[in-house]
Amino acid sequence: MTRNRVTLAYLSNDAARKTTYKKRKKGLAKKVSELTTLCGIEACAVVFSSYEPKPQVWPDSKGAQQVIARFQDTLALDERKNLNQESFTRQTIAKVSVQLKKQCKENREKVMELALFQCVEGESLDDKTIVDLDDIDCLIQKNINNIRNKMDEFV
Amino acid sequence: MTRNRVTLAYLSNDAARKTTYKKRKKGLAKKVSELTTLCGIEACAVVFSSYEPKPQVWPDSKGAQQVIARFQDTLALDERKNLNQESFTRQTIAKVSVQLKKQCKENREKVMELALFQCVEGESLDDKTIVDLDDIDCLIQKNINNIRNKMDEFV
DNA sequence: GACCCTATATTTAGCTT
DNA sequence: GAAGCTAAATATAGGGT
Repeated sequence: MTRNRVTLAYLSNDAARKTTYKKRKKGLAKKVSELTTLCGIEACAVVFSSYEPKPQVWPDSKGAQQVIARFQDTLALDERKNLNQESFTRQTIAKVSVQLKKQCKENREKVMELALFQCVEGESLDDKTIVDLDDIDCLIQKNINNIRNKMDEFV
Repeated sequence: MTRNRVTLAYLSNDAARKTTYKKRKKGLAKKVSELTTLCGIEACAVVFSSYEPKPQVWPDSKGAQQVIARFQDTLALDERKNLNQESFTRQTIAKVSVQLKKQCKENREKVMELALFQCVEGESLDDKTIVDLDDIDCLIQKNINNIRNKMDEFV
C-alpha cells in the first residue's frame, strides 16, 4: 500500500477533494476547540465551501460572531490610532514647514544685509562670492516642496 | 521519558499554557492554510490571547476580513429569511384564528338549534345531555388564547 | 459516493539546553 | 523563557466495503 505523501496543492480530483475537505474540516474544528479549551482563549474559524450551502463556523455561529466583533473592534481602534498618528504627523510637518519658511526669510535678510554691507564698503562685487537671491528663493521653494510631498504621503 | 497524555482541559501551568499556545497557534494556522489550498475554498481563523497585544488572524487581516464579510452577509440573509418566515407564520396563525372563531360560531348556532329543537319536541331537558353555552364560550376563548400564545412566540 | 480501516505523515507534550 | 529534540499522540491519504 502506497500511503500519503501530500503535495499540498489544489486537489484536482473532485472526489478526493471533497473527502479531504470533510476530513480536514473536522480536524480544523477540533484544533480550534482544543486551542480554546487548553489555553482559555477566544478563537473562531469560518469556512466556505461549495459542499455546504452555509458557511461552517466554530465554536458556533454566536461564538464566532463574538470573536469577530472583537476583531473588528480592534480594527476600528487601529484605524483611529492611524488617523491620530496621521493628523499628528501632518501637524508636525506643518509646524516645521512654518519654521523653515521663517528661517529662510531670516537668512535672506541676513544675505541682503551682507550684500548691502559689501556695497557700502565699496568693495568690488564678486559674482562668485555674493549669493544670488534668486538661487536662495529656489532652494527655499524646493525645501517647502519636499515637505509638502512628505505631507502628501499621509493624505 | 513519560510523554504526552493530554487531558484536554485548561492548562493551569502558565509556562506550559504559553508554549502550548504558541505551538498550537502555529499548527492551527497551517491547518487553515492547507485546507484552503488543498480544497480551493475560503477560510479564516481569528485568535485572541493575552500573549499578543493584537488578535492573530489567518490567512491575513485583509483575507480574514473578506471571509468575515461574506459570513456576515449570509447572517443578514438568514435574518431576512427568518423575518419572512415569521411574517408568514403570523399570517397563517391569524387566518387559522379567524377560521376557528367562525367554526366556533357555527358550532354554537348548531347547539342552539339543537336546544330549540329539544324544547319544541317537548322532551324534558336533561342538564347532563344539553351542552352549556357558557362552557362552549369558555372553550372557544381558551382555543383563541392558545393561538394568541403561539403567535406571541414569534413576536 | 459515504463510511470504516490502517499505514504513514504530521503534530505536539515533555524534556533538554 | 525561547529554541530544539524526540517519543508518543493525533490526523489523514489511500484503500476497501
